[in-house]
Amino acid sequence: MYRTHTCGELRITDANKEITLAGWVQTIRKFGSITFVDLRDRYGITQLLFNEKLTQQIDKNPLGREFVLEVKGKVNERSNKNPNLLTGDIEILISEFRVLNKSAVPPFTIQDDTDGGDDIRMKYRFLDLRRNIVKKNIELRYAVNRAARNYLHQQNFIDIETPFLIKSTPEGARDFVVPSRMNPGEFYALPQSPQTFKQLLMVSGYDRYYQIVKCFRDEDLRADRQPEFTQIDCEMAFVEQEDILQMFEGMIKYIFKEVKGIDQTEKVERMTWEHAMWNYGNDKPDTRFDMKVANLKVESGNKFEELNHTEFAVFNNAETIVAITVPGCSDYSRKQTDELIEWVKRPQIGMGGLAFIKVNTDGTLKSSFDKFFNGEQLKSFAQYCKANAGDLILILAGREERTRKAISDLRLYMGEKLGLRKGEEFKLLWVTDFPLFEYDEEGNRWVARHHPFTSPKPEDIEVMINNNPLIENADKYLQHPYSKIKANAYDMVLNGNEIGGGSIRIYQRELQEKMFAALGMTKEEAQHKFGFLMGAFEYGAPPHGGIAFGFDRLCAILGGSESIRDFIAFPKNNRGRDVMIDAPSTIDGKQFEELQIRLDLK
RNA sequence: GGAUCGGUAGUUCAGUUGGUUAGAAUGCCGCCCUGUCACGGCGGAGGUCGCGGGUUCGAGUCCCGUCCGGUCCGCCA
Repeated sequence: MYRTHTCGELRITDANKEITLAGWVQTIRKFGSITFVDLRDRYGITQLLFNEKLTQQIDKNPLGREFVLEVKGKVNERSNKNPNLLTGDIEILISEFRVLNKSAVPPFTIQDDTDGGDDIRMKYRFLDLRRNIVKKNIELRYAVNRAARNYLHQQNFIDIETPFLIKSTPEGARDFVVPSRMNPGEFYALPQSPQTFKQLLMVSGYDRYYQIVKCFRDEDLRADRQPEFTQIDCEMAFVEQEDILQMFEGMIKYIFKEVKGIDQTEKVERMTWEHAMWNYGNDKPDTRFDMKVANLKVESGNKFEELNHTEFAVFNNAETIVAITVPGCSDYSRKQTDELIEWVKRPQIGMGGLAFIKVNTDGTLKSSFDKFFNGEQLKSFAQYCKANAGDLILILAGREERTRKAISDLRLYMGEKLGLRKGEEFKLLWVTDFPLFEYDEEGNRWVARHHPFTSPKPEDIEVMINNNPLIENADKYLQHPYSKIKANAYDMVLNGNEIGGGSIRIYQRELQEKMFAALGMTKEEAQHKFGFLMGAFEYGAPPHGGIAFGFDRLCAILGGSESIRDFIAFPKNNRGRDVMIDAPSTIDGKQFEELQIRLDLK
């Protein structure tokens, strides 16, 4: 037995006990003839005291950082206690010790405030994981996992594993593919989600399924996006949208309570997709702060209700004019407003400029376009924007999609600037009634916004069936009946992040066929790709629906971090590489031979 | 596919208008130290300035290319 206790558990009440500890050397502090060593393991740090004789022994065979030590000794009350350490009231008077293993000098310090940068920490991730801060994240991840399982188990869900080697269906994201040796020339794909399998499980009668499962998408990465990521994937039979919303609102609240000790008692706010786009310019608004978008002008034929404020159509031909009212910023200097103008002109935002009105504290108005407007007009402008004295109105104009995204980004930017996006505040939101289709300009066709198994709102089914998906004029796609069709789809949003999304599915073969047809698939294609699912629908498929939560992202938000990499034990970098094991890599000639594959690199 | 920031000691960074022997902190090594816990004191070692080319009397510094890393846009049903 290497140890009787861990490095985090001994207290003053254990004084005089003879114990054995094992762990890693955190620091060595030598004082002539005595030596202090901080010994670390997963559970904490305990100070060891080496007497004169043992210190001489150390002098002969020096210890170093990260050496693995087994020590025997007596728990001793300290004369100088350390209140910063849970074990700070005691130390171990060492009687004998054994070096279980040496360590090379680590390339960075194993401390909370390490001197190592991201790059080197990822290369030596196994050392990085020893750091308290990283360990806390990994432990938080496990706590979230456990809470989700507990809740779902209590609700009668069962965890069923689904295959990783499946069929490629080039819809949506790019698949990772795996060559099949036994079927030369053929490939498996790794699942982007267990979508079709969980639906088949519903047909099989497993009416409450879940899985905390890896999914794979071969797309470009971000700080919050990995090529392999984990979802809490759930599906239920005999449910309507309302049942799902309540069930998983319950799950998230349970996770908050178990993991963060936060009781979210009030009902989660809900808004439709249209409402979110109209008021926040975004389908996943951060509702921790208000600063709603004022819609000053929207071209007819838009997705939203008509607005009769044509007098605000100052920017001539702009398709859309929107504004936000930033509280208490009317005293912004020329330099500060210029800065905002530069900010919206960056290529990532891509606006031509930014207009503003300062609603001064003395009631006067000062705008960047005074020469085109009289005082009365500005006043009505400010009134429409619900601006109070001291506020700053920021106005963007341009094409609908870009402008709406820009005002949303600007809103978040100003919210951040004003400290309205508080880290310790958690605001949940359901966004419902997403459009069923999205127009893909490149492919000149409709694509499923969520996925092709999502059911249309009952009142829109006729519209889908009775209209040809064909679009003659790409610019006019907003006028096509399909752009008005709403889906039984919903997202859960937390502080402006989409943490989960799902839908009530199609469960009838006829409707599913119509759906594939609407997406421009021929009958044969649909049969080839998804015949197995439609075939299953013919054998008594129950009404069903589900949801999937982005597990990594949920953990990151609960842990107060922007980057999900901190919450994954062995993450990949933004080029999809694992720099520790150096993957991906080439394979040897024999493997190519077995697979009957020849490289033809361009 | 595109934009942008970065690459200098083991590590994190500084390095002026292009100008002498490229610095700091931390880590590492040695000596001193019996109450430290970010220990302290003294001393020391440690550099292909990512790589290739160019401009120049002279390049860490300027230019071109390239590789690597970060962030973002496109993309992510």
